[in-house]
Amino acid sequence: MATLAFSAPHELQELLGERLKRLRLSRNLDQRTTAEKAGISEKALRNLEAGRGSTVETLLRVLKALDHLQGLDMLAPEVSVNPLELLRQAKPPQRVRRPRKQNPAG
Amino acid sequence: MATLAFSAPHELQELLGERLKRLRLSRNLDQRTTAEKAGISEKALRNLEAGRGSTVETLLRVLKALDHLQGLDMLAPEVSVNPLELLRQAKPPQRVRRPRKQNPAG
DNA sequence: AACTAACAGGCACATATTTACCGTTTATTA
DNA sequence: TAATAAACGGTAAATATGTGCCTGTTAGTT
Repeated sequence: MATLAFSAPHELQELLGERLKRLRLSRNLDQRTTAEKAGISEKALRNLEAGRGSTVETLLRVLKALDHLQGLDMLAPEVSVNPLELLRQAKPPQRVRRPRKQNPAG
Repeated sequence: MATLAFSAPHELQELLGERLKRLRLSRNLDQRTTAEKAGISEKALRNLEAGRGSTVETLLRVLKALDHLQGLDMLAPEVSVNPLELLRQAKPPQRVRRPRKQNPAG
């Protein structure tokens, strides 16, 4: 079956939480130790694992505590520039430009 | 050079933001369109891209808007159980158990 | 089966993020 | 280089998350 069959933000958060919990368990760390290592409260960790709402900072701190920062690479790859494009434009675009309004007198 | 040379939560957030921005640009989407698609405000998107603090929900909404939910899989793999373990224990542990206090009369 | 510590969740208050709106800066095109 | 829209950053009020504390619940050991 395909991964990520769920798509609602609420469900995604729960899914992420479950996976983080499993990751923690696979590391043989309890919530107290993990929270301490991450520099957050146990409650914040519980909320994260339960998918009850967290901040990005909390998420990153936990990932680091679980030695799983590499996951960040996958989350948003370092460079996503098409090699073919690289041959034509020296610097990647820093803005998106929508096409200008067409000439009224076609 | 290695990815993720930074480790402070603040720097990690900035790094994540930069990557998300590059991802958005590679999709040729502007902030307005992306924010609308994600169901969040442009400001929230800007804060995320600038690493200025966000919620996990905002992050997930943006990832979905950028068609990059697959990144979640990498972030926390669906199954992290060692296949070898699977042969010995039917159900994975749901708790971490620290060793009991040693007998005083060793 | 009893024990015990890990886990779960509610509450009140502190702190952070979101939203909506604003004016400004700046990349990119014509 | 002038025009234009994308991107940036500040503020105030609304909403959400974090923390600390406390009380159950339950998995895993003995």
